[in-house]
Amino acid sequence: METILVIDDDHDLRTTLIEVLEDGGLTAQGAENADLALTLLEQETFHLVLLDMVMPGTDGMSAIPLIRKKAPKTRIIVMTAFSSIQNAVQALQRGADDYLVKPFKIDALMLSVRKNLQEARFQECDESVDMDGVFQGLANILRRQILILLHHQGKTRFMDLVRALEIKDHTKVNFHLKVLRETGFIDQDIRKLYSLTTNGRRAAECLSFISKNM
Amino acid sequence: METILVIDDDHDLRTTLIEVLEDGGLTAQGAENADLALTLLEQETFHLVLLDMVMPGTDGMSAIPLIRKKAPKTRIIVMTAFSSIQNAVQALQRGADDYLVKPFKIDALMLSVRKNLQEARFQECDESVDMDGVFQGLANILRRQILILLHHQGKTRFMDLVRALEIKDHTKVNFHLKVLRETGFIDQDIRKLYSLTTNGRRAAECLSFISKNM
DNA sequence: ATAAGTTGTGGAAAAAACTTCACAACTTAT
DNA sequence: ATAAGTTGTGAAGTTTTTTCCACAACTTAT
Repeated sequence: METILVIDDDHDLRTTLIEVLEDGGLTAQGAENADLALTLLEQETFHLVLLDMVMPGTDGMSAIPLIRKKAPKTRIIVMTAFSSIQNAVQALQRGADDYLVKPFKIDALMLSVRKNLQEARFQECDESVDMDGVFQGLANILRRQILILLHHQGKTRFMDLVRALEIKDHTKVNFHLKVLRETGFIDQDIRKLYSLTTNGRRAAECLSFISKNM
Repeated sequence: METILVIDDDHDLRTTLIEVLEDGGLTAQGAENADLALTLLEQETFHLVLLDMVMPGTDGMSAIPLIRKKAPKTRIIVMTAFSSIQNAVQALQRGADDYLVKPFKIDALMLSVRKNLQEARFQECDESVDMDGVFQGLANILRRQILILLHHQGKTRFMDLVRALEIKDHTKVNFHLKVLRETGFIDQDIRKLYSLTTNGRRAAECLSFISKNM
């Protein structure tokens, strides 16, 4: 069940929003100011917050980074009547995920809510992707060299690889080739030539990304 | 010397912008459409692009993710005359870094350009870490989880980290924190709070890049 | 003041990763 | 046909990484 926190000082609007959300099959709770909201965020996990910009006390704009910090995975949708592009840009830069201009149609709200819940769910799966295999492949310097070599040269014979790497013991290379094969990064054709698989190519590109970025 | 790419189909505006930027001590080049721009981005490194939304062929909005993909470290500032909040939100969500509404004052442009170059420079900081250290840091699943957690949460206390990871033995976490400290990915402040270093932040970004691409 | 919780260190033991070596089947050049 | 080179396996041994445990200094709550 997905839970939503509505942060708005207007009691009527807050109640209406909660009703609408619950009609849509979601669980919703309200908070009338940012401080109360932050306390709630500490106590339970919300998948999404609807945040009013204009509030007494801590205003919505300042609240964004605070919410982001307390609940890094929670989606933040900002709502405001006094909107400007400046404002929207700033809100997104501070970590909001979406921006709704009041008055908005219920449909627009629900669309945004569903879209963001959907994306959040997607990102969750993403994190549980098994990167372990990838890293096992990339963790060794010799294996990285092999990947880069194959990326440059395409299909290569075993002994050519060994010589290019300037390794005396060919069985050592063999060991790492086996690891790479098990990881699914390289493949051997019928003529025994080694080359990168699709995943291997992607891995090589990750390597070049890392070397550019670190 | 910082180089900027101006992508706009309007010849006069393009030339004017390039002049203004060069008067400001920057190096600027123009491209009259997105495809040409992408080719240029392949050939050389730009620190920042100014991107018009409305263009024949590939429009600016579609160009944002393409540019982001080709040049992940390049700052993207979007310019448009036909602006709406919708539009601004979408642009930022697609990976733009800032949004200017035409007509804008030269000063506003230069301010945004300088601010973004400044931020980019900050992100660059110390170069040339060897990949082996990077991979030692990233090779272990628990260490990756720590990096991601710290990336989300910022400064975190030791036991909070342990609990978030749901590890029974706190000394195990301690061991990996030590490795991460030696790798230069994390740091501890005077109050014993752990947080990512600049390198650590970059490593975390590499992680998210890999999880997206593999 | 005492207990409970936090933040660590160091070392033994286990597990995983890596290297080295002995050997063998197979292909190609001479 | 025979030597030289290629491609590979498996096992033993080494090194590195990781876990687990005993313990302790320090801080914070009661």
